[in-house]
Amino acid sequence: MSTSSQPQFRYTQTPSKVLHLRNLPWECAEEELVELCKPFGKIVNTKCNVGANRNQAFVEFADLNQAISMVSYYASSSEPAQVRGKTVYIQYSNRHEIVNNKSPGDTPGNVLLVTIEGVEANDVTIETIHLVFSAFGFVHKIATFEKAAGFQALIQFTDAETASSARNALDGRSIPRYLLPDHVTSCHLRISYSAHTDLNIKFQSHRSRDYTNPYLPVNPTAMEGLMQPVVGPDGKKQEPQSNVLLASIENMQYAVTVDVLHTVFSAFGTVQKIAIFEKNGGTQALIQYPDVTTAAVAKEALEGHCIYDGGYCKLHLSYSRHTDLNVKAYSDKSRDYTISDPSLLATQVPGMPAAPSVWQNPQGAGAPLYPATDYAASAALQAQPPAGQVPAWDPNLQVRPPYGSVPGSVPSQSYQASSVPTYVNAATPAGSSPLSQPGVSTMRMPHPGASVRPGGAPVPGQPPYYGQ
DNA sequence: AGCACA
Repeated sequence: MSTSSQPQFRYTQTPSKVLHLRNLPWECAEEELVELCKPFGKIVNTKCNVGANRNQAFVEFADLNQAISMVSYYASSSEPAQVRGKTVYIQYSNRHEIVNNKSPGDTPGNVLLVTIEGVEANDVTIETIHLVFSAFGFVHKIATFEKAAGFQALIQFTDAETASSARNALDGRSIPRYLLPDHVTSCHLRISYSAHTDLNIKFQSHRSRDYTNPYLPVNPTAMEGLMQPVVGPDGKKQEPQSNVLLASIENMQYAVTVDVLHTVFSAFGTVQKIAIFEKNGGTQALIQYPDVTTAAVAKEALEGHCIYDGGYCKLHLSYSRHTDLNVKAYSDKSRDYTISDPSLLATQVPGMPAAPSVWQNPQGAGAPLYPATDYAASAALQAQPPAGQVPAWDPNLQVRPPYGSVPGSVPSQSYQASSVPTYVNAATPAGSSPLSQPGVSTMRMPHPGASVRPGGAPVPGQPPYYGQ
């Protein structure tokens, strides 16, 4: 209760923290009200576009004295309060607080609910949505679904500010025509805020995407649109998933060794076992991971890519029917990284956990705020994607070489230290360096032999460098 | 130009 109840001119209105403003310009924005009022105090709430003409508004100050100061100022000012050059009349409201009648969709949050009007669900891909909304900041997650309202998407940003900027810019606008199929005539976005703060994306699919979690499988067919049969986790026509991948190696101009495969596939998780064999005149390999999820990530990331630059040793991956390979522990065609031969383990680095996975969760603090498309180029170790195809993997899928941190690399080191055979040497014959272009800044696997010393032994503790 | 609506 303030005693400074100076009755205003003409009317004896009870002062209120809430001011009533009228004669506002058409569709006066909250920002304009704030601009006008904030010199007098802290604004805690507003209500715009009130009245039949939508030209009135309410502004609530944090403190009664702030409202009083504003009314007093303009009561005696020679310059009237103005918005866009229009005189605004200000009085105390007859209420003492603004009731928040904002619908939930108007309550800012970091997740937007986007209704895409005038389209079928298949007309707008997640990539298109991602592209459009990424202009405003890092899009963490997208979930799309069809409701009575039409095709909708939940889009998760880092914070409400980013979401707000996207909403302000895109609400009522249309997705650019060139991003849409020809038959789409109009495509307006209706954007409100979702009450969600963190979407729970179960898998990467043509319907949903989590750009922060590289351990959800990416479905490249969804990336390419509708050309290929959809194989989503929801409507899978795919072969059953497995923790074991079957790799067919096409155009195998150079030896693909157990070690090369181990290096390539270890980027996605612990490789337990590898077996290489010939079938139908071609070379195939089985790669065993501890779990299906890891295998799925590796499969989706590596499918169609080449181990070596120039289209050599192109990988085609499918799920094996096997779940646990029975392979010789050490041979030039197989490897079992799970064996724990004490004589070998003795040479291991003490304290090396059985399955360290620190590198497996880089998406937290390390996630870039604004992932560039080019990021993919440095994100994965494999060859470039097929011509004309947008890199399909998650921008955050920053694969790291398993420099000593991947358990699978330990056996090979200890193996070498224990003076066992020259499997590296045998597998990567010296001189087989078709791609020996030292200066070339390729991100691909180095040619075979680049990772081994002339003598054939790998540099101890230093796995092949294949870019990062 | 004179008081909203969940």
